Amino acid sequence: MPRPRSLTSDQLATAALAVIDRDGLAGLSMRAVAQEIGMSTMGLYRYVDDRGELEQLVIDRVLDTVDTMPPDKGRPWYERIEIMVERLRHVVSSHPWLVPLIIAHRHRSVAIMRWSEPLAAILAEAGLDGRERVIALRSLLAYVVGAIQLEQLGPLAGAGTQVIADRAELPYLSETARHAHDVTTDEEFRGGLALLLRGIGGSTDAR
Amino acid sequence: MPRPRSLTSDQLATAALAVIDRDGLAGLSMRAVAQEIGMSTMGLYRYVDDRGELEQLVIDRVLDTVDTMPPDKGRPWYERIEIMVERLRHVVSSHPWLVPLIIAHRHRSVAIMRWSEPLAAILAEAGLDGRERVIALRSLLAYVVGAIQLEQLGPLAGAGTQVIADRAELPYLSETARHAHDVTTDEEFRGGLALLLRGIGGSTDAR
DNA sequence: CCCTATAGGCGTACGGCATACGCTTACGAT
DNA sequence: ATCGTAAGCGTATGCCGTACGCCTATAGGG
Repeated sequence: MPRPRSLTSDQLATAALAVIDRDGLAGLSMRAVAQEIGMSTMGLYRYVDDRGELEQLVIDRVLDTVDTMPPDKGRPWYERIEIMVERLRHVVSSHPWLVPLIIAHRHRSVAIMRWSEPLAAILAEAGLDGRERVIALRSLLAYVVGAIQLEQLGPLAGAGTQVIADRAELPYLSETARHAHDVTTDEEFRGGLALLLRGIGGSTDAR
Repeated sequence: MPRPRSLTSDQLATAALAVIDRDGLAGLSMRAVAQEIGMSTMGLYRYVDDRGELEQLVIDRVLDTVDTMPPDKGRPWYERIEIMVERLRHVVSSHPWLVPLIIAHRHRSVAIMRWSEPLAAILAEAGLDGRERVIALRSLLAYVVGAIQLEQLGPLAGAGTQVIADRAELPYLSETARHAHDVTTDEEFRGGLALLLRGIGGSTDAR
């Protein structure tokens, strides 16, 4: 019988995401989001307990757009894992500002679990036992999380790499850096993933 | 001829680190650090341009304690890489609060470059060409960065994993989670690293 | 059609933050 | 003894999240 809500959680998340995409993570504040949807600052607190909950809303909203359909079973297991991983990377990379937010709230996100489910299934099919599966799954997650951040923070082809290339007192590192411009962002990401998958494959093929 | 400074940068970094270790990252503020060293807040600005520079000071101070001596050349290349990686993990894990800080400022740290130098050398010795070396180095960095965060944020043996294990609608994932308590933090980290190293080894051995 | 209980939405205020600016003061060189 | 320089500090500004209390729109019951 009381007054009905005039907003959905989704509208709230959308507004907050709009603020982030426009002004960056530093621009995200309760005041900014309130202004975005034309409500008073304190009005938001009828929908969320605190800023953290608003952030959680945003990352759930984004991660929910990741396709969690198991890939075609005709493909080999490692290709299927690559497909799953690329789907996540694609969604996250389209909102670079909120990478730190996703990292911080990842473990409370149901969406990331739904994404992990087919991954666990594929690893099981590949013949990994329970313990191997735990380790493989966590390493994949670790690699994805780390690689996305590296990519976001300092692209391999960027200025930072050039600085390294010019450091004479670090001969091996700078020599390596000089090869970096040959490697695109996609090649880097897929290359590293391929290394990890080859390692995981060793657990099954070598038996 | 003017009045001399009464503080070194190192004292400043030490004070800030003490604040973080005591009160967490949230407790780090210019006011708190000023109080820690018995100076006024604005006095700090004679030493750093802004808060970010203070943070950089702290992480450099910590990362400088990582041993960058190349490991004994008698050991196989993959063991030497593991030694280098474990050294970094050990230092970072002893200051868990500042993991996010290290992530954010990592690319501006000279210490991390000095740590990468022997890594690049070992990979070269292992027979990887320039392009392979770029990818291997970046994947190792990605894995380390990601794994340390995962470890810090939600230990495999923790409550979060139990929650997953109880989710009936995610059969494969929860079945996998039920094996997690068998895997210690060290086993998890080394296991994932071993997978990656095996993949890297495939670039050289298989030739 | 009106009444009323309920929850929605808002304004104000507080304590904390980083930091710009300008003053005072200690000090080394002369 | 004096003086130029930079050290260190006090104040003030404009952000931030959010606690608290008020007013009011609304749906259901009469």
